[in-house]
Amino acid sequence: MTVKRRSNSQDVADLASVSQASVSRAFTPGASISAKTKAKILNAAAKLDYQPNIIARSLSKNQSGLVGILFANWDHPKAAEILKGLCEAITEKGFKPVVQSANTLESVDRAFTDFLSYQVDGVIVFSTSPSANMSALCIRSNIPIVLLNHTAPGINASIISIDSTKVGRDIGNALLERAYKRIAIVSSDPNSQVVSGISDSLAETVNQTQGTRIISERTGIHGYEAGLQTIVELWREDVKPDVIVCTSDYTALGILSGCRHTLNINVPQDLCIIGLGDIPAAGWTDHDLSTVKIPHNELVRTSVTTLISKIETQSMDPESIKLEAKLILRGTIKSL
Amino acid sequence: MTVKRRSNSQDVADLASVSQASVSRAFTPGASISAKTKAKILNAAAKLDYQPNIIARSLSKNQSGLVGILFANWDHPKAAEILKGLCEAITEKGFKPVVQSANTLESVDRAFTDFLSYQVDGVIVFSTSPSANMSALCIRSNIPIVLLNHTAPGINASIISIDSTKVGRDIGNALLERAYKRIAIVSSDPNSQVVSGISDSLAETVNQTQGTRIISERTGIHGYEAGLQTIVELWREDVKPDVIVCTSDYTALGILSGCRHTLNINVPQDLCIIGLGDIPAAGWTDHDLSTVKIPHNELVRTSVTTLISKIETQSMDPESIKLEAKLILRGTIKSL
DNA sequence: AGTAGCATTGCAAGCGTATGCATAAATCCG
DNA sequence: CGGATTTATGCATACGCTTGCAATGCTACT
Repeated sequence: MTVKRRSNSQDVADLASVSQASVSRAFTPGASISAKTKAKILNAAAKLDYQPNIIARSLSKNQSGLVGILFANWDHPKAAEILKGLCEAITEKGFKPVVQSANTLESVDRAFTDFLSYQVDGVIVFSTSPSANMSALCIRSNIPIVLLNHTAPGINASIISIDSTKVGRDIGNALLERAYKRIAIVSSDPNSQVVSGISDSLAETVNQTQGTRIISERTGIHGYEAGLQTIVELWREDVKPDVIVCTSDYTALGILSGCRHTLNINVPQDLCIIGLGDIPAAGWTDHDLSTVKIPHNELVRTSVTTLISKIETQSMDPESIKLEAKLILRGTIKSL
Repeated sequence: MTVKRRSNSQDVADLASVSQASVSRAFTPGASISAKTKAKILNAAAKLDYQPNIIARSLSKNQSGLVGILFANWDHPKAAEILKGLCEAITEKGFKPVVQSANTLESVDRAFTDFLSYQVDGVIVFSTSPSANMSALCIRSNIPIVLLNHTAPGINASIISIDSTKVGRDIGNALLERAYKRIAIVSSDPNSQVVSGISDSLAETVNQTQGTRIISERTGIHGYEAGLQTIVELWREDVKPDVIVCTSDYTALGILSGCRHTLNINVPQDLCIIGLGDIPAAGWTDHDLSTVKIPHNELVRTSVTTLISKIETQSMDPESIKLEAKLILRGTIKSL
């Protein structure tokens, strides 16, 4: 059988005995067309299974309606939720998300050139950043970029993230109130600006009080197993921490498990554990982990809103928006 | 400042003093062009930040290079991993994934019409199915569809899923060997063909042995909390199960937690618990849950490979591919 | 009725690329 | 070296849609 050609606006025009231009207008909201012809056209279109060809529309309108999502951190506990939120918010605004996975630096750059080829109208980047010359290329091409949960100095892009300074301060104050003294920080990505924001402001907060200090910082620790191992190692040290601030809930749960089942450490009396993210398992009664709730939904919606408004206003000025993340105190910290 | 127009092939042609057609050929692998002019053109293109406009290419080649991903089950424990796999495999094949989220039946249909508008070359559907007339429309439009992890009778699409019959048989045999008698089945989606495949073949297997049977089936149970509640309810019944087969690991973990912390049920002596999915937490020593490992990676790769080959061969015949899922016996079932 | 004003329609020229066909250039072979 | 092939290039058109402009039809008002 010969391949059936998709019907186009001319076919519909012929069937409805109008011009092709009118068909186009029938499918353009707000275009100048009488109700009668519009009905006639829609009718004919239905008969032919006609759908406007958005590719062709993009070509003549010079905007594709595509938004690139560059997604790096698939291991993020809320990766699916975040991506879902992004896709839905983008769709809701009348755009379509094109998703690209990127791990290495060079794959990030390739992703960007691909996005350019596909004429995306904007790009949302989750947990990585484009190289400076890629971002410059986008700016030159008038494609706005929004970085989600990741700051990148020197990149001309809008940034949506949590207020890590406040998180650090809140944690610091909670620890001071409870007279914890020796803080260890366990983090995964050493370059994350969010993490360093927290630890800097935590340090600043506790340093105002005699006797309380950060005694060690470990980076590159990632996941449950690594957490388990880390607590074992930390407990071999001469000076043991009485607080572990951990920038991932999974890792924190590994640490907690090590405390309870392997090392018999009394949490929260002898050791306070604070995670980051508030994954569901953190709230389970088995674990009852103190953590920081990150407003992912708001982060996601804000980044999409910001991007779309930049697309629509053709504005290229980078904005920086910080949203509040709330400290949740559960069983792994002493009660007051 | 006036908006800078993206440079096009004509600009490059002018700069390189060749025809626009040659520029096009320079960017078409295997096209008839001499090495010298090609170099000249690539050089000029670099100067102008030129990237071929794929939208325009799509228009003239009548294929977009876009693959639609219709993603319904974002709560799936491996949602992120699956989506990542899909996106990467699709990208690797030289296509781009357009992701659409869909919950309701009508949003599935809308997603499909959107895909048609965007001229996608094929569609992968995760955990839901298009309505029959949507699928018919795709067939008429020559757009192949692959359903991942979801069968749909009456839909003219290829289906990639696990061999649920074998899973049911394996579970049944494992239970018979250990002389468990009273099986309860707890599942989430009552319409899932995978689930019913498992439970049917499980029933068939155990029914061959006197005294072993399925004593109850509960559907619509979803997640940790629901699991906790379900075990409490089941334990109020007169006839209590000594096996719970649960089609989600999260739910199974909720049940397990209820057994250990609330009801003091002796697992696996008095109750065997089997989950589905083998999420990381299932393997944690805290839980040590018996479960079924689903070969997500293979499922994903197979579905992409299948789809792309259908796109490239313009073939519309539906295929059905079943992959093996392995039963993993851990601490929640008696050892032999 | 005549005409100004507005709503509707059609015409035709793009948007950026691919490609069949014709022509020009290069290569090969005797 | 000349003609026969092969290879490279250019020309022109098509892909399906939008949109400025001009032409037409309609309404209302004097």
